[in-house]
Amino acid sequence: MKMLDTKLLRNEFQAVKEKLSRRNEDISALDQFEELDARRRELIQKTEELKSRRNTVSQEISEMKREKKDATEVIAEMKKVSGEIKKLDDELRQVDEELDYMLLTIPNIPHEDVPVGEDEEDNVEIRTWGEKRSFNFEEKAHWDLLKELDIADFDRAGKVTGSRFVFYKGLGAKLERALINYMMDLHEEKHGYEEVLPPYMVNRDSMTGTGQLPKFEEDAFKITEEDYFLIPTAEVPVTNMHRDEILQVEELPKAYVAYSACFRSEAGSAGRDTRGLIRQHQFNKVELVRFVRPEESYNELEKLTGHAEQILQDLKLPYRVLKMCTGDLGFTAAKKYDLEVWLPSYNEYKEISSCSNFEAFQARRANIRFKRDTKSKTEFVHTLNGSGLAIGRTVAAIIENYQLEDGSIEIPEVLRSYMGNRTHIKQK
RNA sequence: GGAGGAAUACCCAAGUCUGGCUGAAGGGAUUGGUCUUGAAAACCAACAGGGGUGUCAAAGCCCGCGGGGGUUCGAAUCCCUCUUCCUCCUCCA
Repeated sequence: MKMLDTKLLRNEFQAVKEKLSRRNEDISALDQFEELDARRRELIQKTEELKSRRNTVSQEISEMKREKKDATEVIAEMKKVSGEIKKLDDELRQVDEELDYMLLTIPNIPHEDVPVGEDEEDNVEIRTWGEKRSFNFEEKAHWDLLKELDIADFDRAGKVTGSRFVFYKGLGAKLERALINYMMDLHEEKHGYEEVLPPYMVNRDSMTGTGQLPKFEEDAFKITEEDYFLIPTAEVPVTNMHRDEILQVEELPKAYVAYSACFRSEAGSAGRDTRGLIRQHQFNKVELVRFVRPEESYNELEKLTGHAEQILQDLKLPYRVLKMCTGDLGFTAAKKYDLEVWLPSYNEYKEISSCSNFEAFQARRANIRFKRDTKSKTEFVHTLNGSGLAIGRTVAAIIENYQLEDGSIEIPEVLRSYMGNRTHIKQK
């Protein structure tokens, strides 16, 4: 399991390092690469030479035995050779481990098109859609509306579990479910995605494959006895479905849409977005995942982003699209767009979807490949994913943007058939 | 959770007891060909994939019989361990 292309790193070390340094991340570990790589190759050459000798001599011993000749002398010599091989192999294993770990902690190389920047301040707005609604009354935040309408209960969730959990109730629960169904249906029926309902727990290899591990273990909820992790996003199980597989080229692009609950411990986020649905330890999300040919992946990213945007347009929620800068790309993405929905209570746009092209970063870690035809070499696929969308934040956006003066909520038209043909959520 | 059984190449499958001309038989599928107007059938031929190393490229070499260790001069074969699947019991939605 390796993150960066070792050949690329070997041949263009300085160039790769320069690109990585555009990120707002520590990549000093990379400096060990050249030394470890050289040591590794030296050890490989030595052991392979000895192994080759062992193979031929073993064959000779076999023949001598068959001819009833005495082989004790050769055997004694081979015993020494085998000992030497063992020693070198142990050393090689150690170097390999060190190298692998180092490579797993180095982030993806940003694409040329990604603006260089420090942090979220330097992200670039690509486009906006829809008009922010102007209220002729004092608009309320979604957490107040949820409470007044009695369709979500944060207090009891605190009692039953802890902070940052929620009970949806009544039409709130139904709205959440309506959104899930509506989004799944749209992507499955109109955008050509295959529907998947994944496991909510995954093993360590899967978390490493998509890049959550080894660096971000503290952000995940973990089942200690099994070494399983609660998924932070359906991206993890769905991308890893094809771990260690060689896909047929005709299957590409392969597109999945998955609903799942998502679990994030978000160490270090205490104090941010403490009220409402915006930042929960458990939330629902519909996720889009695509496996594509490398030469298509940037077109595919635009397509994927469009699929997510379609939901916001159907719901008539104003949003904007940001191109993330190198400092705000995240560990795994080569390029990423964020969709931000307008939230009146924040008086700001707030992230509701992230659409990323990982290029071969995840594919290399998870060993997901394809063949162009029966004779050609295997190549790594490119993987992409995007939220389509985060459900809780969509509920918050609907509640706030569709609130009426009397405190009731108009239900967006596309959802009504999923809501028992209701048009409003009103106080009881 | 308990008791058994299994995992060999794209698929099926021999080999494992008794370690060494098995660097893996055989069949099917696939690909190419002969025949045919075309196809099917039959026949002939090819078929270990994948990785590493090496190199301008290659040849060569190394690894490889579910994963990881070990024993041995030598492991598909013996030992340990993990995983997955099957049968039965137990439990359960």
